[in-house]
Amino acid sequence: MIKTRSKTSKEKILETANDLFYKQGYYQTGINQIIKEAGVAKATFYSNFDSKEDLCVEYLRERDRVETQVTKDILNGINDPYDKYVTLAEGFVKWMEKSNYRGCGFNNMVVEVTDPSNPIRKEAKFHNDAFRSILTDIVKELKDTNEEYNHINVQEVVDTYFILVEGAILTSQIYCDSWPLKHIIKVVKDLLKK
Amino acid sequence: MIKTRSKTSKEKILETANDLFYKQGYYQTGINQIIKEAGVAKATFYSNFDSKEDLCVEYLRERDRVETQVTKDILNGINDPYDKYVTLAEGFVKWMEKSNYRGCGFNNMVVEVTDPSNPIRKEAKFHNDAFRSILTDIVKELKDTNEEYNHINVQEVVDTYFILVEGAILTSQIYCDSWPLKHIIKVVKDLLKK
DNA sequence: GTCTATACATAGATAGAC
DNA sequence: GTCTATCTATGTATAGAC
Repeated sequence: MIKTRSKTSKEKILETANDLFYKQGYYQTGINQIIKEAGVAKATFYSNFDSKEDLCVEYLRERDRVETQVTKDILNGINDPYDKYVTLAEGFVKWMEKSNYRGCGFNNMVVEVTDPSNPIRKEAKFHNDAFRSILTDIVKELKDTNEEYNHINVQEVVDTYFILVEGAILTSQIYCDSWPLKHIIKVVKDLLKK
Repeated sequence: MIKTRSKTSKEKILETANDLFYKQGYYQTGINQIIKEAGVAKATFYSNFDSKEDLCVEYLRERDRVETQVTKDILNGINDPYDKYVTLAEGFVKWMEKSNYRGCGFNNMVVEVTDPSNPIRKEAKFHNDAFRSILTDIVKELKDTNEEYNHINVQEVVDTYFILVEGAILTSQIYCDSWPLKHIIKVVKDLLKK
């Protein structure tokens, strides 16, 4: 058994923020609750982060790293591009059920933080761009490696697929039900038909 | 010229709430700001509303009445079901541009208010159900009055259309751009093809 | 580096005068 | 009904001891 070093204060704060910001939202989560649940003093928090906003940006960066990496790892384990294309859409069902339909942690920030120039909003854009990039690679590969899909317009399929995912996650959040996520699996498949 | 009575305190509060809750969000808007901008005293606020949450519920009900009525009025001025179907989708472009890409006032509340049993969340569901109902009527009419559309599955078209609209509004909010709203106009048209 | 104590603003809500 | 004044809790952030 490997002896792991104990967590630093910064790590504890980031883990707590990851939990609370996602579950409760940004404005509903105060520094006081974060330090209490992280088990650190307030001054320790401010020695590691400039402000609450700064913590949120770091939280989102870490969340993006994890989510993007997990997604890539899953896709790298699949050979067939069509399988990748479908598996990506299927993944959202379990994820949203598991998270109690709290939706996308990045898009939730977009809604809460109304100023588009806020650094938090830039992180949300960055994450969405990363997802679009992964999706674009899949659709390109699908088109390039299979005659059957040679007719598709990559940009159009990506845009529609992306909007469907965003809409299905949000709709599942509204109704606390996974039917929208299940529904779009069929719809994205149809996007590839002539 | 008709002599209109001056606005009541309640009306002034509701108008201010309508502006601020939508622009700034629920938790970022305090009672103090609302009463200041409405030009009423705090006690006057609490004589008209039980709480901030109560105000929000009334604000959403009024917003639903207006939005739903405006939508119905526009659609009632159109005869052809296909025109209704397309016009409904087209309407979101100007609306979101006009609102500086602040998205849907109801879905924003869903994101902010994390407790699904909160009365605010019920209003958001109600509004979305109203939109789905309008949409369902259009698609049914389209199918029933035109041989060309006899093949469509009403429920499937409605679900997909709905998710596309939700996704496009949210995506326009993320990127502060109307491309998603313009994009789905073509996509919803394609939903009707065999 | 980590702590306690505190500063200062603002939140939602109420009391009591007029 | 409408007002001012105030209550209590909580928000973010900082000072200064250890």
